[in-house]
Amino acid sequence: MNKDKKYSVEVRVWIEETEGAFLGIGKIWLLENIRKTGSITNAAKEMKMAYRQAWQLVEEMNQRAESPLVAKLLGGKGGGGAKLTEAGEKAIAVFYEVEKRIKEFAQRETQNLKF
Amino acid sequence: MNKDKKYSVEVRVWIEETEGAFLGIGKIWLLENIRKTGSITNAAKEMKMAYRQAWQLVEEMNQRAESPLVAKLLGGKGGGGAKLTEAGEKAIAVFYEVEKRIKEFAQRETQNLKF
DNA sequence: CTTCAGTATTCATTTTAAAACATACTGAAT
DNA sequence: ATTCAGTATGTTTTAAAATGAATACTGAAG
Repeated sequence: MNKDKKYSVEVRVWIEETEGAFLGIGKIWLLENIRKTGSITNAAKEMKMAYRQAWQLVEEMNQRAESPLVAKLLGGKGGGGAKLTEAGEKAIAVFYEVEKRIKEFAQRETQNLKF
Repeated sequence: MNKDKKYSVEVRVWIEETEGAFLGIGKIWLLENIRKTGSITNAAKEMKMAYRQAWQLVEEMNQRAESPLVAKLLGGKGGGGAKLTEAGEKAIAVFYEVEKRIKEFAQRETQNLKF
């Protein structure tokens, strides 16, 4: 009698700060790519994202975190670069932990949805 | 020593179906406004949304639910209208229940975030 | 058999966000 | 003092999405 379609709950998690959205999965991916490549430029390329956009995201994160998540090196050998700070590393870990807990709960609590 | 900014976790919940996103808070608001006004036209006005957009959302919901969430009356007294089906009423209730449980969990599990 | 308000559908326009482009700045190394 | 690759920033293009305008369709009621 039922069409028996499958429905599932999806959840998007992000961190909010007084001025609005502060840290979601997109910025986390950017942080991870900065860690991997050592620069905003290469992280952006990796993600097929415009450098300008990536740079702005980093700027925003750094200003709104209590302490910067990304340390930028200006000029010098190789033109400079960027690396994660201790706070940046921690942010990635905390975000994934929070996200994991919430998503697991969401799956566990919502079986057999019907619409 | 800390700047003591306040951070909170935000969660967005939606229902996914085989072909992608099926039902989120936006469509739920639309359903509620259809219930309130008795037509897609007036629901759209209420939400300052284009009729075209509202109509498409209803169409999508109806096709992808196992049974339609909105019953449309074509022509006749007053030109017709739209009202929620039993399934539509149920969808609103189920969605809010699921959303509430997940959001409460998210708040409960994430105190004292630092970035 | 005309009226009427809402549904159904197409097409042109506007708005918006993202990407692309361009250009200057930085500082270690040579 | 020139090179070099990445950071920093403004301006222009492009593309996507939402809106608005226009038109036909529907059927109960008078």
